[in-house]
Amino acid sequence: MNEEKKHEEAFLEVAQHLDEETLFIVSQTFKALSDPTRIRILSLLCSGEHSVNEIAETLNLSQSSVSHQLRFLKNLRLVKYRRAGTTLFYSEDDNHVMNLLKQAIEHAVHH
Amino acid sequence: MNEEKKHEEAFLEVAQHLDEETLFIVSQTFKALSDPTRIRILSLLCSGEHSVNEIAETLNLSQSSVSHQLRFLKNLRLVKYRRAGTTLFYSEDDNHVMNLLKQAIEHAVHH
DNA sequence: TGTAAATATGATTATATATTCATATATTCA
DNA sequence: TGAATATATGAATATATAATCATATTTACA
Repeated sequence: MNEEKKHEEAFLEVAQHLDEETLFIVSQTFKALSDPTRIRILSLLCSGEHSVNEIAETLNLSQSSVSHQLRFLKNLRLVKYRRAGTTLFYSEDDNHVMNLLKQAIEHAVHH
Repeated sequence: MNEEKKHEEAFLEVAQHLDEETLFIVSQTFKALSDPTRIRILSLLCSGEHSVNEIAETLNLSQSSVSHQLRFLKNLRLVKYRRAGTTLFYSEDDNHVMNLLKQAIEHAVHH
């Protein structure tokens, strides 16, 4: 049996016995990416850090809405921030999840 | 400028001007993967085709619930089926999305 | 044709979620 | 300390969603 086959079987073993915790993590991760507003925010953060107001203005969203969504993304550790005076600059904090998003966008655009 | 840099810039260009349709497709795709029941169903289908009743029994779900979720997945063309008498055998129909799911599961399991 | 088996469907309900509005908090600086 | 700016928060509301229940539909076959 070659390496790829072994890897495939190992995955199936895992996939068919998904424990509660894994199921929760995976579903939460995808839930974070299932809302158009959050997708737009994360996509914007692909280009580097941005303040809350910058995000709101750039994407034409209310300050409150952006702040709520950033809290959501922060809780899942998908974004982080640094403070500069009264301004908070948010940026990506999870390469793996950002890769999932990038893949989905590229796939959607090219089809 | 090397090829990777070009690719990165091209992505940023796209990500910052996500049109309504792309945004809709991407969010719908992730929404499909954001529910524990659907994740379990899709994971089971990784191991090959299964009838509605097989899925319901294996995952300890009601027939109706499974049928409803399969319709959801079918509408997004993530699954397909073949008929054999009164039995419908469902199977995966979107390698790209299944890959996103596999990546997320593997990442969650190994962390 | 009539019955059984497998699946689909529609209505209902309970829960989750995104946004808005008003207001609170935190930081800077005069 | 007090005003100004940036951001966070909580309550309320409207909408979306998953599961359930009862029933309809489809197919096979005696």
